[in-house]
Amino acid sequence: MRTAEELVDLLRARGKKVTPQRVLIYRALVGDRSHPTAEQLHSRLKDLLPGLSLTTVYAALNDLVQAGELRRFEAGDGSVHFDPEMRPHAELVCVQCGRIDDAPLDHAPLGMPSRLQGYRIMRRTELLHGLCPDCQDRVEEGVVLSD
Amino acid sequence: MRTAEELVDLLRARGKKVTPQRVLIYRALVGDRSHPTAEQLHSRLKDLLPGLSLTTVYAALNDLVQAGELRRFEAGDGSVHFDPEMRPHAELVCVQCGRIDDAPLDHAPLGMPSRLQGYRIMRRTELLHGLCPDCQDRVEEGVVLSD
DNA sequence: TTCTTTGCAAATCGTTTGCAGCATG
DNA sequence: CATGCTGCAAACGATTTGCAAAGAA
Repeated sequence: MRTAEELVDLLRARGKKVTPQRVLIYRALVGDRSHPTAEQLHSRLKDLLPGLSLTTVYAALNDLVQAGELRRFEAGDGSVHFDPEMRPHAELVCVQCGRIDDAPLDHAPLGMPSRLQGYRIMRRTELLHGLCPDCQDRVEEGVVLSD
Repeated sequence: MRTAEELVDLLRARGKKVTPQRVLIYRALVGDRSHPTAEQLHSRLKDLLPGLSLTTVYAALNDLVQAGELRRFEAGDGSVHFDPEMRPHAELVCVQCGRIDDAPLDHAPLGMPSRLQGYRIMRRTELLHGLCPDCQDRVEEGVVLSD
């Protein structure tokens, strides 16, 4: 994703209106490596701009995704996350606590073909599910996992 | 996923009851390469076993997923699919018509580390989004896409 | 008999939609 | 002033839950 200023320009260029809500959401997203859900983003921002509605957050996020400026992915447990990082990378998803980190994908030389079995490939999403360091520690400490 | 007979044995071994519904669902899943949703599976099976409820289908599917005999994944548009193929592979997802095919993953030599950035990796999910052959043809024919 | 599963209906959760009022261009 | 945006409430669709009856072990 680009800078907040560039996003605003793009908005204007597409004939859309530049509102304070939009700008706030853009600013919050740029550089955010926390893979927030719509809810999380909303609850963070409604302090900054009281009255900000979840509906508006969804509208802005959907807009950005459609414009190819934001990535949307489902973690595998049903939760939907957003990621401003558009360069190819994998997501490390902790099956225990839900934490998500980025992985450089350097273990896969990125020899991804643009065509495969007749498909024209446009996007690649790679999820690596496992236990994050903290949750491994918790296991070692003998904490009983909900099973 | 194993054969239907093995799955039945596993069920019994886990102290669960072997019902006709379960057996039917197992039989339907084994070898199914269509990546059905719960709904799709249900609507196929309710003809074979009238009265079969969607609730029961969900229960059986969740059971299998938890037992590690079935893979559950979200296609990226919110739809949830099930896949009995447990060997590592990628899914080709058509962004236009929703069709899903398997890809051998041979473009990535499977050098997946069991550890990455402190995470202990347990599962890998790779989605390749693009246009399937049929939808590419439709584009070439000049059919207007909903945009 | 005991304990799980079934199937219905109701509840839930995240997301979208309809719409009136507001604000941007 | 025309159009897109906002925010509320209602609608929605997929999945889960509560519970009584049915059926395996």
